[in-house]
Amino acid sequence: MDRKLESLIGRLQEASSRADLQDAVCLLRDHYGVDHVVYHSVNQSEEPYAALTYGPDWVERYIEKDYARIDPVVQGCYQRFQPVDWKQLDWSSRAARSFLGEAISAGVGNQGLSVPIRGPNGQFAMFTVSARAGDDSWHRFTAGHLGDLLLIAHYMNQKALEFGNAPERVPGRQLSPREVDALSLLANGHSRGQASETLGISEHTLRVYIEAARLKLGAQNTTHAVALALSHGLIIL
Amino acid sequence: MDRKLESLIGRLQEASSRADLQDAVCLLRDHYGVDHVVYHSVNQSEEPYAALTYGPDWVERYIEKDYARIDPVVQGCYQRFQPVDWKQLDWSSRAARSFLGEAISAGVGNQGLSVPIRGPNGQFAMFTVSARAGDDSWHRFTAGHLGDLLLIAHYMNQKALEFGNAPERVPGRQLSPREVDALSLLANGHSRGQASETLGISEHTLRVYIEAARLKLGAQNTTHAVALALSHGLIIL
DNA sequence: ACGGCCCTCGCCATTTCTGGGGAGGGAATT
DNA sequence: AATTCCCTCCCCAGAAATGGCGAGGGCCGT
Repeated sequence: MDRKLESLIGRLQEASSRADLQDAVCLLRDHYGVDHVVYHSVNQSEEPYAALTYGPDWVERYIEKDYARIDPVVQGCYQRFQPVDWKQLDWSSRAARSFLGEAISAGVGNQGLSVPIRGPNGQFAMFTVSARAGDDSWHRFTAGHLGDLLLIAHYMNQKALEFGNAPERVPGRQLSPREVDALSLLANGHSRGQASETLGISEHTLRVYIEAARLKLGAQNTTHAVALALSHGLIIL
Repeated sequence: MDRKLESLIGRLQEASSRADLQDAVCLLRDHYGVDHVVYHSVNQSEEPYAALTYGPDWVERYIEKDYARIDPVVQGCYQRFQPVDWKQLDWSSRAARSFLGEAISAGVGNQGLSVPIRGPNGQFAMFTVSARAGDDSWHRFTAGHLGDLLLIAHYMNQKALEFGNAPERVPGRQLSPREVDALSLLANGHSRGQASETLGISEHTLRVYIEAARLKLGAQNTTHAVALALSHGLIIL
């Protein structure tokens, strides 16, 4: 069992293209005896990428209908750190219910476990396994393989980051301390006047920092600069 | 070996207070025979939290000097997804070198491995093991226990999130689709004019969305609203 | 020692955002 | 069936942010 996990992860680490990741999800599906395995990544300013075992019909419909907006699984993963069992989620709204019904009839399992993954620069991904199963057997399955799934999710994401043209290292130099201060205060709701007062400097000086940060980040305006800094992890709320 | 890992993780999962996490790092240190084990978390609008085996002198000095700003380990973890071996980092600057020297004489090992962890709402943490060792033996150690360390880091962070008064679920109702559109475009650098054009609505209507989102999020201004939405995972860049 | 980046300050004109009014139709929840 | 929320539109005036110019002292790495 453990030996098997090692070999699966080994395969993942040797993957050299996105096609290999596609193979990986199929292997994983067969190994764990589930119906579907899905890896889905959202990278800032990059095409979303997915390796999955769902049929193309469901995928197209999902995209066309922009189901990510109402999919409780996606919503849940955005807000949590731990893996999410689909049953724990809030399916009470009408939209969620009809979505679930459609998903199940499209071949998605009634049970599922999704593990959220976060990377630098605001990268976000989900790794999901889904199956048709009763509550008990599914619970036994997830409890038994949670650690495995976490590791697999990690390595899968690592490879996806590698193959995406995501620059391993961020582009330019970083922000200066003052620039960080300035953006942090703005991100926390201070106006320029308040921020300059807080820092004990003139409002103009503050503007210079914001402008410098804006240029470094390649941002169009202050709000954009704050957003970039946040998702690059350069500042924290 | 694997049995031992399970018991360690089991202990972690049973932890019921931060004191237990402090015990956990000591147990881990002893188990793996390293010099230090450190968990350090930065949560939005919350006191940073750490469980560590460093002596208090070094910790105080680190905080006092604000070494996080120049510590290449911290910088590196902010920008990477994979665990970072300290040797891979850039220690060329004068500040980094003197910092390293001071750290080593304070009892921090010359070798170290830090795994970055990211949670929702911009949460960030690092899990670090450090030891005095030669390159070879250290490399053997990290290669052999990487998977363990990833899992431990994950569970450690999960517990830390639990004990921090971080609300597992964000408050208030969520944003409407249009509000999400609006904030997303602003976060991506569009001005109000551009955003309204992109959405094919009047600029005033866009303003209504922004205003509504601002109120829902309890934000002071647009930039603040975008920052909150981003770090709550309501929008993505 | 030099260049480069960081910190600090000032003034002016233009664009953009903010805050306050009011109004109607539609969809969903209760 | 009623209520609540969502989407859409309009006007106006004051507040705030932006863009561009210039300038000096300090610290750090080559």
